[in-house]
Amino acid sequence: MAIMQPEERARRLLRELEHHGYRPTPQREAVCWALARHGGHPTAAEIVEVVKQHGIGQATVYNTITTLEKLGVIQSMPLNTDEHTRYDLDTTPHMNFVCSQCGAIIDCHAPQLDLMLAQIASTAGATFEAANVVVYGRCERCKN
Amino acid sequence: MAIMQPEERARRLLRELEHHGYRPTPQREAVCWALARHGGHPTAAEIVEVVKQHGIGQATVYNTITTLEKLGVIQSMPLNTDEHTRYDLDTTPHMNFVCSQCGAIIDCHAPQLDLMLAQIASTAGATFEAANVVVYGRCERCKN
DNA sequence: TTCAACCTTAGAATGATTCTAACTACTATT
DNA sequence: AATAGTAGTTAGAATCATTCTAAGGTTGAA
Repeated sequence: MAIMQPEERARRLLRELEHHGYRPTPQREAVCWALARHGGHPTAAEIVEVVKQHGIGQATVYNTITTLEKLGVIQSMPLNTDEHTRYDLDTTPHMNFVCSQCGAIIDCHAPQLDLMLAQIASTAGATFEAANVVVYGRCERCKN
Repeated sequence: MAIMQPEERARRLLRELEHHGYRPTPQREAVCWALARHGGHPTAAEIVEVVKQHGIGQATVYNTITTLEKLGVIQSMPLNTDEHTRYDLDTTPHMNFVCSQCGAIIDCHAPQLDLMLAQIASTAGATFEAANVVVYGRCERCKN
């Protein structure tokens, strides 16, 4: 999961769709590819922009992204600093660091984090399903 | 900070405004009161609804909320599950638990959490300013 | 009083997302 | 291969939270 090439990511997304009974249409394939190739934390609008060149409409992009999110293979990531919803292809436990100056988003992996969150949830009698951890601060470059 | 009465909360919000050179107008006072009396995690629309009865416009509500957020005395809290941005009057380190079934939002205090997030950020060479931790799961009631 | 800065407001504008309704492409069955 | 039914796609319209605009009101200092 740590270092995954775009092709591998794209295949994984498509496979997950097929596995749940969704047909691997050319449009869906293109959306998965655009998501995987983005590299960072894409917005729906960015994906629309990319696949529009292949004659794919925005409704299809939103449909596909929503489906992928329901399957839990991507995760929506609403931020204070952005008017668009961003998506995270990495659904393993991690923290998203957002630089409050330059806007860069950095994934910080920390396996112990989910354990801790699950523990806090359990003290409230609740179960843990998913987490969205966003930390704001200055990145290494902007610190100075 | 733990148990704060609405009057105390409202006064604190107003005091913060005055302290930063904003005039404590009746409109701003009403918005602060509505925020404090809400008890939970209000949306801008909910506050507009309340203060509308006193002839206060939505622009004023949005202005005041935005100002309070800039001052760091309330915190915006974008969620996956809600079309509105919610606000948290509690800016001390804590986690927001959201029940994926009934939508309830529960504040879970965990002082050690921020420390951990700050540590993770520092391993990436970044500084820690603020955090937004949201955990999704089933609350005590909906677990069964 | 006068002035300038601050505040508030209704209503318009913006813009991301969702909806609609028509069309197309598959799949299974005969 | 024809048919029928379901799933998928699409352009464009609709929605709706939030922001903007422009005009008018309030305050306090000089």
